[in-house]
Amino acid sequence: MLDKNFREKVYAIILKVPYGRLITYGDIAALAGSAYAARVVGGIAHNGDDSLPWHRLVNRFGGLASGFPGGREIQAQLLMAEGIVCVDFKVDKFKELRWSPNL
DNA sequence: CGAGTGACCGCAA
DNA sequence: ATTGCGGCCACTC
Repeated sequence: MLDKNFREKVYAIILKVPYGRLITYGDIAALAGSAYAARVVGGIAHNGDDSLPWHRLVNRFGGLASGFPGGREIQAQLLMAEGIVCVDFKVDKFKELRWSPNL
């Protein structure tokens, strides 16, 4: 899991996110190698795969994504299904639920 | 093969 | 305090 492709790292990190935990696009991008490639994370997700837990991806505010397939309500529902409390399309205790691959 | 787009983030004025 | 812009990488047409 060295620097193969940016995409591979993004996938790996997302798959490493445990149940009931969240991560931000910026964190993934930074962990993948480029802190300014946050858009790439979203871009890959949109065109890349559809079987990954993208609902665990949130912006740096802890809020839900914008053009998520189905709508933000879907993502909020998925997050709550994992035990995450979502309020006003935002994650409560986001700083507590914020996960890092180094933990 | 070339150009454009994208579910974001950080800083400047 | 708020608004606007630039920037990175990969994927699609």
